[in-house]
Amino acid sequence: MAERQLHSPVTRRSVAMRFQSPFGSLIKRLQRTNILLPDDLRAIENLSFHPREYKPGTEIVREGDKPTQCCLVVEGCLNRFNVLADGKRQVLSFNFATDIPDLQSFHLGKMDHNLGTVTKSVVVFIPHDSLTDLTSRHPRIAACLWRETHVDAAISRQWMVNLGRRSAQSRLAHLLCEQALRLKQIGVGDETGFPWFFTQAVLADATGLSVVHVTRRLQELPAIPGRGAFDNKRLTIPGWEGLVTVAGFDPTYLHLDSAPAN
Amino acid sequence: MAERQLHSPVTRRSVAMRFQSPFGSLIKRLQRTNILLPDDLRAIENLSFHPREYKPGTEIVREGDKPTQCCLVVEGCLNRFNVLADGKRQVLSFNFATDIPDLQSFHLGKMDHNLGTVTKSVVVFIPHDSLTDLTSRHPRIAACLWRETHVDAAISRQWMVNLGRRSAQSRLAHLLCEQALRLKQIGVGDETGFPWFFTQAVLADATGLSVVHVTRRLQELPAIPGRGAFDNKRLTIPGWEGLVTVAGFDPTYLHLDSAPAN
DNA sequence: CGTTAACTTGATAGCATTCAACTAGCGTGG
DNA sequence: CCACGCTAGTTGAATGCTATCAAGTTAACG
Repeated sequence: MAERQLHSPVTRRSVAMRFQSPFGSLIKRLQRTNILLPDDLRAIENLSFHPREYKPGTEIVREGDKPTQCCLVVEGCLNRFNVLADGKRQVLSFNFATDIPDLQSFHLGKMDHNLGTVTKSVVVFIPHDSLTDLTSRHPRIAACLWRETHVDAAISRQWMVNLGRRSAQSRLAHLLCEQALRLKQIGVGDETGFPWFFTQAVLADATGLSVVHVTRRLQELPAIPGRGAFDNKRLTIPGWEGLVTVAGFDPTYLHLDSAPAN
Repeated sequence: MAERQLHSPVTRRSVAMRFQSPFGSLIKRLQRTNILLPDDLRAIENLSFHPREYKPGTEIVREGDKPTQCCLVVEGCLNRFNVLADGKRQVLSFNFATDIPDLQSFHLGKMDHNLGTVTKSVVVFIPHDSLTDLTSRHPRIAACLWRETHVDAAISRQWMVNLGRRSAQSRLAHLLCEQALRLKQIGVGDETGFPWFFTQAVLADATGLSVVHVTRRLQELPAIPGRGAFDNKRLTIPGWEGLVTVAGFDPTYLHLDSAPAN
């Protein structure tokens, strides 16, 4: 794991310039499933923020930390993970643009897991104070973000099913299916393929398998990442339906289109 | 406890009599980590509800359902679970008194998993409409419940670690540690023991193991449930510290005492 | 006292890990 | 420019954990 980089108020002007308003795509995502009024949108746009770019394999927030801000992904791929005493690592989630992977730190003081980059990534930090302000004054936004927490939990539950009761091959297939649809949601992929962020080691830590086994079972899949490094590469899926079958994949749990119940 | 008359669509008078105010312990739990004002408490107490008792192994809400109410556990033990095409079952959570296991249905229309009883249980249903009313008028309560969603998600993440990267023995030990502290929180157990709700089959489905393997690894634990059926029985833990060591258990993720960050 | 559910125990098979060696791609520096 | 080293991936062989199959045993219940 690469050494930790320090948080610092916008030192890289170039990064700041590129993301004057990093909330546009977040708003678009929230509006897919929730109704927000102009007043709400303005409030989001006016959130204070502070951008930062990270190299691959960097830890952003660590287990035990007590963050005072949340992290919105703008570009790249992050992962949350835990490390056990014997060094074993379990990836808990992958997070892409428009995700707020450590939203929980807003309500739970102490981090119970780590947040780090998988690939080179750009994130934007939002102070908890701003979020307190935003959610208390705009109940609709609070409901939106609460809903996102539920979707995140739903994905976690499906990962439990994956880890506990699916074969190695199904686990991998299921993970690929999930990533395809989640990346489609933010417009950077679909059922025919998507940008490839993972090494096999990362894949192993997400599926609870060994690297060696990932290599072998991956080769039997309709979608084969091939070999070599995959930074900025793309995964092509020749047979989506086949992958879905192997995975036993049902996208309901992603709640991509469902309207809120209330 | 203050006595109060509640108007509610009560069908079973006997059950209703026993739980005139099922929200007392919920309030107590929420107040452990959040500040609620008298006005908030009154609003919770005035929630409309509708009690119901279930036999062991009953399904309360099914995958695919679109519930119009949420379910507060009053007594007993519930579990959420998924069933795969080949019949394999994965338990996603255990839920006890003061838990609202299907709170997600409030924000996500369609159920992506099942909710059922493990033991004989008493629950109370709260209409989504009432919750909408409650949370929109009482932001502090909304924040409270949102926080509970985060805790639930944190527990799910720890289960992922369990399923993905811990040995069979550690998984079982970890599960027992978690249950001990969660049941302590609601005052029905502690580090020396707690009421035993599980069969080994349930334990197997929660830890991603086979029943046979659960039997064997359980025997090696400092805390041994013994043998036979365990309904209404109690698990005694002779050596808590030993169990914690085997499990690699760190209770941080339960967020039992932490104050909200905001 | 028979029936059933839950648990236990033994034997066997298989999937996944581990260890180890090897290949390919890529960046760095002499 | 190319050797060197590093990262990522691949492949083979052996070990081992866990599942599965099968046959008891115990406890609860009517």
